Formats: sequence, C-alpha cells, structure tokens
Amino acid sequence: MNSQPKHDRRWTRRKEARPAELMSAALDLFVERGYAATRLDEIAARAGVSKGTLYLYFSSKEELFKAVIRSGIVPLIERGERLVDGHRGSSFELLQEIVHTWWESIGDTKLGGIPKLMFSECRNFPEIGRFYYEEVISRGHQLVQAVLEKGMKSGEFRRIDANYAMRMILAPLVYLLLWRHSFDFCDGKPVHPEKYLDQHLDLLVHGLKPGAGQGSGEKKRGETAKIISMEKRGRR
Amino acid sequence: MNSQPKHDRRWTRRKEARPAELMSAALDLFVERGYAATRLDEIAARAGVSKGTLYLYFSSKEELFKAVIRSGIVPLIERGERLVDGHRGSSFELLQEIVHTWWESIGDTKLGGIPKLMFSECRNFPEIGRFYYEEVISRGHQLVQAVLEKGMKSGEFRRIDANYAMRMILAPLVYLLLWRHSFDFCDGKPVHPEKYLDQHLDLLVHGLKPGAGQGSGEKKRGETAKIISMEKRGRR
DNA sequence: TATATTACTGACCGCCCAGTCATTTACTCG
DNA sequence: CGAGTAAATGACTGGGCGGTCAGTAATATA
Repeated sequence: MNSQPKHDRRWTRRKEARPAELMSAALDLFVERGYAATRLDEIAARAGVSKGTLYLYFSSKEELFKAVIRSGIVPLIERGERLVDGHRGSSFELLQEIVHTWWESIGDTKLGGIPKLMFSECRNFPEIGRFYYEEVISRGHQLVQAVLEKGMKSGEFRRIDANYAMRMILAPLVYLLLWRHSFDFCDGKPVHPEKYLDQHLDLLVHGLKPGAGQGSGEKKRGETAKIISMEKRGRR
Repeated sequence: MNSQPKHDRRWTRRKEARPAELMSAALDLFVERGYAATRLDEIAARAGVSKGTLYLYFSSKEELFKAVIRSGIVPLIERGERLVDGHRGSSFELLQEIVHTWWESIGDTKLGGIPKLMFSECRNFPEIGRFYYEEVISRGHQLVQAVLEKGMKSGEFRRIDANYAMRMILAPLVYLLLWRHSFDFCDGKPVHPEKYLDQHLDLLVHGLKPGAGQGSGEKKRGETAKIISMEKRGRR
C-alpha cells in the first residue's frame, strides 16, 4: 500500500494519502467479513499503518464506516444522473447504457461490495441506512423510473406501473453484486456477468414491448397460461 | 413463548420444546441484527430461558446458527420439489404456482429472513455457506431450470439459456426478501409484495413468450433499440 | 546541526460477551 | 411424602477488541 518506503525508514509521513488508503482497506474488509467481524487492527495493517494512526483520521469505527460509504457513493449516482440528462436516443438504448456504465464503473469494482454491506448493516446503523437510502437508493430508483416513464410516453414501452417495473430492472443488477460477493465462491460454474446482463436486458426488451396486453391480469389471446393475480388469493 | 407457567413456579421443565423455541428466537434476532451483533443472552431471554439453558441444547453459538439454518430450510425445498413433480398443466402456470407457494410458505414468513442472513454470513462461515448452497440454492436453481426447460421443449417459452433465465426469475424474488428485511423501513411507500410479484410474473410471461426473436443480440424487426452485447465491449 | 513540530507507534486499559459450572429448583418414582 | 434425578439458573471467567495516550521517529525550519 505504501508507495515507496524511502531508504530504510521505519515509516514515512503521508498525511494526505492515509484517509483514502484506510477507507479502501476498510471497504475491502467490511465487504468480505461484515462490519462487526472486521478488526480495526486488520484494517490498519492492510493500510500499512498502526491502529493508533487510524484514530488520527477517524474518531471511531462507526465514523470510519460512514466515511467509507459516503466517499464510495458520492461519485456514483451523479454519474448516472448526468448520463440520463445527456442522452439522445431510444429509452431502451439509454437503459442499456446505464446498465453498461453501472457495471463497468461500479459493479465490477470494489464499490460493488457496498450494496451487500448496506443490506447487511442498515438495520444496525439506521442513520447510515437512511443516508444511503436517501442519497443512493431513492435517487437510483427515480433515475430508472424516469427512463421507464419516458419510454412509456413515447410508446416504446407498454404502460405498466413504473415503480414496480423499476424494481424488476434493478433486482437482477443488485442480485448480481450480492451473488458475486457471497455465494459465487461455491458455484461450480461461476456466473458470467456480461452474459447475465445481456440476458437480463434481452428479457426486459421483450417484456416491456408494447402490443402484448397491458398490465398484470390481462392477456391478449387465449393462451395456455392464465394469470392468477396474487392480490385475489387468500393470505397466509 | 412459554405456553402456561403452571402455578407460581419460577420455571418449568420443557425439554422437548426448548430447542425449537431457542432456534426460533435465534432466527428472529440473527435476521434483525446479524449473527455477530446478536447476544446469546438476548436469544435466551427471548426464548424465556437463561443463557445456561441454551448451552444444554447447543454446544456453541455457531452450532446454534447451523441448527437454525438447517431446521429452517429442510421443509422448504422439498415442498417445492413435490410441487413440480405433481404438477399438470402449462409451465407458466407451474411457475406461478411456485412463486405463490414460495411467497406464502417462505417469503411472507420469518423464514424469509434466512436468505439475508446467509448472504451476509456465508463468507464468515464457509462450511454453512456451502451447506446452504448445496441443499437450498442449487436445488432451487435446478427446480426452476427444469420448469424453464420443460416450457422451452413444449414451445411455450422461447429458447434461451435456462441457467441465466433462471437467475432472472429468482433475482426479484430474493431481492424482495432482502428489501423487506433491510430498507423497507425507510421507504415512504413500502413495497406491496403481491403487486410486486404479479408485476414480475407479468414481465416474465411477456419476456419468455416465443416468436419475438431468439436469444440476446438478435431482434426480429428493425426496432429503435439495437442490442449492444456487453460481451463485445472492452472490459474495465 | 540544533530545535520545534507532528505523524506515527504500540503497549495498555476496560468493557463486553461467549462459554462454564456449582447450585437451585422442578419433576419422577417408589 | 421423601429420595433421587434431571432441567434450569446466574454469577463468574478469560480472551478479544475498540479505544487511549505517552513516547518516538520523521520532517520542517533556520
């Protein structure tokens, strides 16, 4: 981690670089082991400093955690929002572009571990959970929803509830991240992300195409499958 | 939790009921706070016993965790497998039936917290992770994949890679559970599960329908959206 | 080179909690 | 009812880890 330990000095002053290095090390370990199971000594060691140094830059473990999340997500959403604003072309192309960019700049990056971390810990740190929800999740939701609504308005997509459709778009993306950061290691033939995302987009483009019946519960022709809405079934 | 504390006794002997009650309490707390953040004293208290009693039935915290997972999932998969075997009718109907049953007997139950727990902890307990993968995940995958393949063979679904399509089916289901057990609490308008699942099935039935181009990267007509395969793009 | 400054260290502290066990209480059986 | 057994208790312990701080080593200044 230390760039070049000049000569044979035991350590060098690197006031500027420390926080970023510590946060990077912390993110790695938090994602791998979870917040509680990660020792501050380990984080410090991975960043090439002692635990005491960590406390020069972060006042507590929780503050370090917050900083990791904050600094990790700041660039993310903004980038997505700029992408949507600047786009000219079909809504589906935009959707593809978003997925691609997301994968390359987040998913396939160590930042891709953050969602797993947040899902695991948001109940233990409601303040951070709420922050993450406000600053990342809800903005991400709005972003995708806007694309869907634009596509529906132009007639490119059929009319469906954008809020729920948005979740159908995001679920496989988030799921991919969670998978890679948890069970991927025991899978015989690991998931190939590019193929996975292609498949997802392919199913979406067909599922969203207009002219095949609107909304749930309706079907255009007398097909074999008749949709039984869960809403009408008795609850447990 | 104790059924009836007879008379004014300080406690009663309930050798048979203790393990189940302890596991139930443990599942609640593990799901809510995570494995590490859950205290054995709390589990015992919720089950109405002292910590010492817990150790009469489980030799360690980790053994308790294993037992919780094991006992929680034994009934689950088998039920699904019986469902598939006994089904007569279209593949999509079967898919619906699976989703409904899953939701009612697992998703909308405290068992629905197990996936979150496993995703969070499987890296810290590789042995349990592997067990869960073998006994639940891979069997669940095979189950859904079999339905897809049957549907493709009969021409009800278009031909696509069943392994990846299976993941597209499961992702929103698992995602629903994770959501409910983590961020749901900070959502202004919470997700309505029945509507969510209906929407999912609706998108699927359209996305899987044949006669709209096969596989990713192909489109039948000159539509606005042209699919750019991620496979062909440069990697990060 | 001498002095002042400060980034950094690592031994140390105290709390917390998994795990133990001697004792107490409930039940069983004759 | 009384003796024997098994279930349950809760005070205790030991280790681990978050957090501290007096001291040390690197750098700045002159």
